[in-house]
Amino acid sequence: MLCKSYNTFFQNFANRTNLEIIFLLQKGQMNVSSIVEKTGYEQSSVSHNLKKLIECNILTVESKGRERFYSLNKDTVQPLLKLVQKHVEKNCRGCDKDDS
Amino acid sequence: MLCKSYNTFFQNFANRTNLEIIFLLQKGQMNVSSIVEKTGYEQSSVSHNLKKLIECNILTVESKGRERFYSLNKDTVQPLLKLVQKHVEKNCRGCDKDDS
DNA sequence: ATAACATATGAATCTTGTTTCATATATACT
DNA sequence: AGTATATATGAAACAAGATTCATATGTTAT
Repeated sequence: MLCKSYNTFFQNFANRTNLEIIFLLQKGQMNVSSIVEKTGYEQSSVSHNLKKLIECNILTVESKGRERFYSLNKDTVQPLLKLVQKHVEKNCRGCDKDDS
Repeated sequence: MLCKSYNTFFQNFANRTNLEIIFLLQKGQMNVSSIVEKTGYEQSSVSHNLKKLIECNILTVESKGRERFYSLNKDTVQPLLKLVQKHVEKNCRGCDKDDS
């Protein structure tokens, strides 16, 4: 049933840090420093999270010199987010009042 | 950005118990006792998890006498799982060897 | 009214995931 | 070679979510 793969996959989206990174990368590829700067999270934390996202093929990396540029696997992520957005807009209005 | 709603939504899929329940309900609606029996989880645990799935509109309930029948919100869940399945098959072969 | 069955729920416990801290590696620059 | 910059990583500390236990609620049957 590959239940664990599903689990691992979804876990990467069930995490605020990762979600912010993913939303950020929708605008285009970005290196670690920029992600750190834009999100305000610790560099170390960002790297740890990026690693998991890579392991799951939700992101891809490309090295340029000493920098590493991360981008979305748009095949998967884009349609997925669109689906969830539709669901959230329809079903979760006011569910989470204390949102950012 | 509704980040928290996304988070909450995905969290319901990032959980083995919930995933099993969801996969089970793909076959059709089912009452709590049957879910408990088929999955082997505690009744209490199942109920707690069902509650969260309901709050997120991933499932719907219908009461018949003292039983409660749960079914999938197929609008959302079916296409979502299809997408993830495609991703998992393509990208996660062998990722999770110790799977069920 | 009482007993039996189906499900739900609060609080405590247990588990798992995430962040932090310290440090390592890798590339570029002087 | 030595220093600075960019990113990664292991282990400990911390936080958040899941399960369990005990019990409550709600429905049907006798």
